[in-house]
Amino acid sequence: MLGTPTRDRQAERREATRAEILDAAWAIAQEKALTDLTLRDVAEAIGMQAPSLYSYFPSKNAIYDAMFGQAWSQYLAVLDELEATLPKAARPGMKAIARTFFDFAVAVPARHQLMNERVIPGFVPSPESYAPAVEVFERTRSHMARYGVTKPEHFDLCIAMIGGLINAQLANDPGGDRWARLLDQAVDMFADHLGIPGSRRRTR
Amino acid sequence: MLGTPTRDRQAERREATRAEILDAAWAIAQEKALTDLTLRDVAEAIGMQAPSLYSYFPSKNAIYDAMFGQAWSQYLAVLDELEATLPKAARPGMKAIARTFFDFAVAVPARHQLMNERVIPGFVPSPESYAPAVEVFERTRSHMARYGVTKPEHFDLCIAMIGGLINAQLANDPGGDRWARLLDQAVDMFADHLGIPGSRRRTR
DNA sequence: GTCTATACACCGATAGAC
DNA sequence: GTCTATCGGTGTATAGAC
Repeated sequence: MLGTPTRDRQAERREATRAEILDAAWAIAQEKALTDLTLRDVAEAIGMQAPSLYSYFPSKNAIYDAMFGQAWSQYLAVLDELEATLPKAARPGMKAIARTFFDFAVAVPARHQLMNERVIPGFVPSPESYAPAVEVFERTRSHMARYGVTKPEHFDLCIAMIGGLINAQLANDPGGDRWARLLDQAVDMFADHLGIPGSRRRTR
Repeated sequence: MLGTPTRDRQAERREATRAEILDAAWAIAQEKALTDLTLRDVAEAIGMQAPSLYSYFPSKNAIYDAMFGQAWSQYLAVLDELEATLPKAARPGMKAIARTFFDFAVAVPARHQLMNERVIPGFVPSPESYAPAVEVFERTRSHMARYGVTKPEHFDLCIAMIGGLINAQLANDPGGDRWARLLDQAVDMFADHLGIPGSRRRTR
């Protein structure tokens, strides 16, 4: 009887190549643009022919899908770090969450496009790749609830507002800080609206 | 000496065909998607071969460019109508402006993508097509200034917030009103933040 | 000037040899 | 698993009919 190997070397090799493909795709997406990614470019970057990629991903959108999952998992890791030092007070906490998400988005525009915008024609994320996005959403929502944002429509308003600031920053002042500077003010405006304590204006 | 014709029938014919092309392009963009527009589809819709379009537009992006100009000119006309009945009071006026822009954007998603998002890879609007967008921006800014939004950063915050609501509505609840319902509240929140009178909350 | 016919370079994707 | 060859589709260029 043949022994069962404790490590599947073939699967490891395969996974390593998949990672190599995704790394190359990220590099090209950042230096050109997310939508300008071509399979031929990705293949050339890792010394392959384009059709060979189909041994690892069933389509180009499957590569985008894996990148989508990676991106939200990356942010999940950032969120882990943040939670270790998250302020207990409402306003500092809300500002930290908003700033962290804003900075993550603006740091890599191509990644933000993939995560939050619908720029790739036929692309719809798979349930597996969408899972980390759902977890980010749920954890962020529960933090905000702890800070006093309990109504769903207030949470909706908050994420729409922060998303709007990110889009404005990337679209109208890429590389600058014209909307980044407004982030704390926006959070205070929102907290004032909900009657969340901590504003200088209210305590005077 | 030959008489100079008062009408240039050839130029009129040419302009009519250009309009026909753009109308077909809008129809296809709305029923499929803005990025799924192909020259062959547009040409077929008006009984032409694809290369024939190049007699009227130098490139596909030039068609997008003309559509971009049309879209902002359309909104300029909507703004004209609105200004005829624009409330003098700050909060009703701000809400009317926000609601008008919101509804215009949500009514035709493909148009909103072209006007306000960067979904077409190489497309950058020409100065001529951008002109009506600038006029919309300036007129809106001056109305808001009259209502008490005098600082540039406050105007920036306001348009980012409304843009965020539009994007959230189109991305997460197309055809619904989950974010549309929050628009008046968002404007009040913003007006409260600036100390603009008119809120029930403040007068109590 | 207007339109057709043809062709080119590029894309994602597939078939099949090795 | 990786290659070559190729397919159908895209935007676009050009030659030439009318």
